[in-house]
Amino acid sequence: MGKCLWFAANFQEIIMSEELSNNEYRQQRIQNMEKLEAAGFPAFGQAFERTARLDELHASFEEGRQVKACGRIVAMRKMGKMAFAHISDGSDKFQLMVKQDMLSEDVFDAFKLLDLGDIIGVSGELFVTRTEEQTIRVDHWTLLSKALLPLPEKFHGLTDVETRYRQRSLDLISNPEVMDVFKKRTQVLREIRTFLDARGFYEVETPMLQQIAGGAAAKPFKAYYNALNVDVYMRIAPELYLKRLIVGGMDRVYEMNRNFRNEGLDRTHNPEFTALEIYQAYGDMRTMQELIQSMFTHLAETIFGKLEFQWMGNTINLQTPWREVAYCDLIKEHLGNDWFEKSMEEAVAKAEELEVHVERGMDFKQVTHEIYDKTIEGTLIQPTFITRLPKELVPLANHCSDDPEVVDVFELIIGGKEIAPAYSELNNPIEQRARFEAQAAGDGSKIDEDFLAALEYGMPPTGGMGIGIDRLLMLLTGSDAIRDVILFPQLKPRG
RNA sequence: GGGCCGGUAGCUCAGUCGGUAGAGCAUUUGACUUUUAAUCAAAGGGUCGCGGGUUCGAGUCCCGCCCGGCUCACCA
Repeated sequence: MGKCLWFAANFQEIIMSEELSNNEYRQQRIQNMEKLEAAGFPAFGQAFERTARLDELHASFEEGRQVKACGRIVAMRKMGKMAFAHISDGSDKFQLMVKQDMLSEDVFDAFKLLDLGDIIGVSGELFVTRTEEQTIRVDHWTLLSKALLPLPEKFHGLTDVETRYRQRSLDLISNPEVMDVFKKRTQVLREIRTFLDARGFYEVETPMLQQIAGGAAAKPFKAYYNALNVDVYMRIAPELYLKRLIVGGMDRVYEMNRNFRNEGLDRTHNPEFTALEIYQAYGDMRTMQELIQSMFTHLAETIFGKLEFQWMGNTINLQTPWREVAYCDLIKEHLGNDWFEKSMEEAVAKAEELEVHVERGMDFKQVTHEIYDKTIEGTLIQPTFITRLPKELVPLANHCSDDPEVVDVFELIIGGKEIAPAYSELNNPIEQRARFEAQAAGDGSKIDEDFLAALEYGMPPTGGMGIGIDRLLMLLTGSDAIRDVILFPQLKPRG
C-alpha cells in the first residue's frame, strides 16, 4: 500500500510536467487507475495466456466451455449489479457479461471502475444470451493495461483524415475496415513471395544506401556516411544490383522492398514506396507478361476470392488474357489511321484542340506521347499491355527483333494508371554504356562502372519487370489514395 | 506552386445578419441483474488551428501564416 502511494505520487509529478496533464479525461482515468490499484488491480499487468484469439473463439464456440480471453474494452453497459462489455483484440469483438454474484462485491465494483480503452484479460464460461450473442460469463478478470486517454467515439469512430494518418493506432482501433486493408496487405505480400518462390525465384536484398542512385530517372534522397566520408543516396531502384546477380548466375531473382524518390506527394505518390522487381534470365518481355497475369489473378482469387474490383469509380475485371496493343496502333485508334503521316503543325493543332499543353522544341514523337499521356492512358480501364514503344521513351530496353525503332517492352495499364513496366532487358554492354553516357550528360561520376563491368562478362537475355505494390494494393482493396494502403504515409510536420 | 474547400468540447458535428459557445456520443454523480448506439435523472467540460487588424463587441468580417482534403500544374 505504501509503495502504491509512493508510485502514484511520483507518477502525478511526472505527468504534471506534460501538456497532457491538463486533459480532464486523463486525470479522471488516472484517478480510476489509483482506485483500481488500491483495490488490488495493478494498472499494467503481465503476459496473459489466452485460450484463443477472439475470432477463433467465435469460430470454435462451444456452450459451457471454460475459456480465457483478452482485449481492449470497446463498449460497456453497466447496470446496477451486472454489466455487459465488448472487448476487441484486432481480430474480432466478443461480449462479456459480468455479474456481481459471480464475483465478490469488491471485484465487481472494481470492474465498474474500468474505462473504455482499458485492456483486460478474463476467464469464464461461454454461453449464448437471450438475444443470441456469444458471450463469456466472467468469473475472473485482470487489468492488463490502463488506457489514460479516451478512445474516439463508438458510433462514428475516427473520421478526421489528418488524425487518422497521424495517429494510425487510433485509426486501427476504431476502424475495422482499415485494419482489414492492412491485413490484406500483409497477405498479398506473403502470397507474392509464395508464388514467386514456387516458380524458382530467389528473394534477395540489395543496397538501399547507394553511392550512385541508378536504375531509374528520379531524384534521390541524399545522406552522408561518416565512416567512409562519402555522400550516399537512398536507392531509387534496385535494378542495377539485381542485374549483377543475373550476371552472377542467380538466374531468377526478385526483391520486394522500399524505393525512395525525392518527389512531391499526391494521391498516388509517396516518397517511399514498395516496389517488386523481378528478373528472369533466358526470358523476355513475354515471360513477364505471362508471369504478371498469373500472379495477379492468383492473388485476386486466393486472397480476395474474385476477379472483379471496384477502383476509382470503375469496375475492373482481371480475367485473362488481358488486352495487348502496340503503342502505334493505340495512337491510330484514338487519333486516326493517318496520324503518323501528319505534319508537325497538324500534330500541334490536334494537341491544342485536345487541350494538351506542348512545349516549344518538342518533336513529333514527344507531342504524340504527350497526347497519349494526357488523353489516352486514362481511358484504359481494363488491364492493357501496351507494347512496342518508341525507343526514345524507354532508353534501357532491348529493341524488337523485327524493328530497331521500337523496344520490346510492355506498360501494363489498369484503371488508367501505370501499374507495371516490363522489358526485354538490354544486355549489350557497349550499347548500355552509350546510353548511360548520353543520360549522364558528361558527368562521369553518375555512371555505374561496376555495373557496366559486370555486363561485360555477359548477361543472358533477361526479362525484367517492376510492379508498384502500393498501387496494386490500392486496386485490390478499392482504395483511392496511396495513403490508405501505407501504414505511416509521409506527412508534413505538425505546425 | 495556383485555385477551391475545411480546422469549434476527448470523438462526430451544428453555429443564421457581427451581440452570453451548442447538440449527440464520451465523462462525472445517482437509479437499474439479459444489455448491445442500453435506458432514466442531474452535472461538469472550450487557446473556436496560430498571429495581427476592423469594431463598443469577432467562431462569424479583413490580412498573414500553419495543417489537411480535392483539383490543376510541375516532376517522372
